[in-house]
Amino acid sequence: MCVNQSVCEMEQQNHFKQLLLQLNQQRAKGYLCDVIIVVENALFRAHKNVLAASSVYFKSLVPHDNLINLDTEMVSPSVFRQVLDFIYTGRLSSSDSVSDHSVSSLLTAASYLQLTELAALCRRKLKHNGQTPSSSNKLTTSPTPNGHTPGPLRLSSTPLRATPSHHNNHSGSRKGNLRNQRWGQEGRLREDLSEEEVFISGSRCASLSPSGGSRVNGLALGLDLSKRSPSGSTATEEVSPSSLPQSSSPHSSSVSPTPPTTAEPRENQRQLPNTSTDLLPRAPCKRPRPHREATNLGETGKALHKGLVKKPGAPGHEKLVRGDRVTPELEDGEVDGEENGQDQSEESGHSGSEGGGGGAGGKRNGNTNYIYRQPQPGFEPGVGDNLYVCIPCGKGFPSSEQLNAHVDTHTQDEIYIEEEEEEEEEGGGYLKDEDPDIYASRGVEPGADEPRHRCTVCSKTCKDAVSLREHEKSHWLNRPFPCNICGKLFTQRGTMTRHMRSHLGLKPFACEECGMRFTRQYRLAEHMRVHSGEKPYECQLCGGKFTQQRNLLSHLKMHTSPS
DNA sequence: CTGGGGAGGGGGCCC
DNA sequence: TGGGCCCCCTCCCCA
Repeated sequence: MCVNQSVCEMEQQNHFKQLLLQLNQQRAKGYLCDVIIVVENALFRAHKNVLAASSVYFKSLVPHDNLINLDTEMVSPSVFRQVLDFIYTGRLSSSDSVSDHSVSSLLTAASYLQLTELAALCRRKLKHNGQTPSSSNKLTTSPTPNGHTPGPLRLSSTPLRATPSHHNNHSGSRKGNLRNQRWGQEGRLREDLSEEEVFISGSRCASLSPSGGSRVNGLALGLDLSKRSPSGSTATEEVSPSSLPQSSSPHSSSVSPTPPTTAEPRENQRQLPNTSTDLLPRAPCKRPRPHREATNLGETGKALHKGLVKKPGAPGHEKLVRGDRVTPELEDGEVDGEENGQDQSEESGHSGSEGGGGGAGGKRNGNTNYIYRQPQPGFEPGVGDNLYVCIPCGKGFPSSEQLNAHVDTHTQDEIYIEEEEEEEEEGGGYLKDEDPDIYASRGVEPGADEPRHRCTVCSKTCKDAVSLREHEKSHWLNRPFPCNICGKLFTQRGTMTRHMRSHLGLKPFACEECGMRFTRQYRLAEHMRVHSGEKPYECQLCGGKFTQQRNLLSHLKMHTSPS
């Protein structure tokens, strides 16, 4: 046994410290993170075990949920970041920077999350500062950490189903060297998905009390983005609809509310408190900044975007491509240093992400959030080729980088719908805006004495802005379904919904052979030919056989090309 | 280095 | 509303 008791204790303490340090590092990298906490527009990745060990609230939720939505009136992203830091380090960030107000916010959050230790710490801090915790920690009346006084708690509307971030262990049972390499990369990417915090859709404020089981699925989008894997390869779990928040309002004009469908057991079915447009005008909800990283919820996501890390500040064309990975925006200086130096640095020559797209690259301080605004009657979206629409103001841009450049011009404070509507009513709408991007996107030259009101889609020149808007509506009508996350417009709702799944990293269709997951069943069927060796597509010219028709077509082009 | 093949992923469109 | 298919882009591997 131990001769020197003090040494033994010391070693133990180091062990704990090292363990926590490792966990925190893993959290920073997203490694083995198995739960995502949604706070307003930010996502935080974490480990269920750690959360459960720290919070009674989380303990009650994490066994059932891979996605947990927190009441934005109780905790803001920045506060939750501190909370998470505390959970993983046992320390609060520099006390010098912790104002009474932020301590109060922390206390509110700690109480909400039933983090007794943190709450006690905050109380001591407040007491030390001469404040009475009770006066600053009235959950029902205290301002939200972002400074807004919350209105009455509102339950979100229709619960949603979503494919959970089921665990998708791709590391095993790989067949074939080539596939192994590929999946190996993918596995690495998944690890890299790290960054514990990503912005998601226009998640309006879903206000749920802990007792209400703030469950979220893939995100207050008013969409059922889930699919059921025909393979049923993941654990099936049923959530009682009675435990779910009740619908309170209709949702998006472009997205039909999804009724709570629970008759069918779904894999890790989760219910998401939907949000409602009726909250928009009052609630200080923000639209998430369109980011070039698609959110990847759970392990499913192969990376969708990567522009942020790759080219800070340098926009690139956004296109979701294989190999891209989620690089969530960090908030308030969220340190992702852990990922630096890892091999997670993606090839840099790659051009970016897709509509998810856009934001100014690089790490952000994450405050560039906006009220999410559902397209509504009178909503003036981007048109034609301007597929990237700024949701708050409705301006359309041909590329996500332009959109994000524009988004950056928005004030970082919340933009209230009313204010915006007032602006529009005051005339000119966005054309009156001084944002140069608007001129660029609208074909109006800001410096010109007599701006030309030219449609960016068909180049038609209109006599004035009003005419241009009317004209552009004709284009808009062709793409009435905007993505709530990136603003990209779609011709069909189904296409948009499918697109959303890519943002959320929802890949419900799993290959029973290798565990690879797909966003579409068709892809899975196509993929299965890899395992079966079936090559149904044969070149009539050379007899070459292909597993995919597209590759046959590509092959045929080779035959027919002049060279 | 280059071209071809394999394959993942996204959007459009039809049913 | 979702499935299926087509087309496209892209990446990766390999010869």
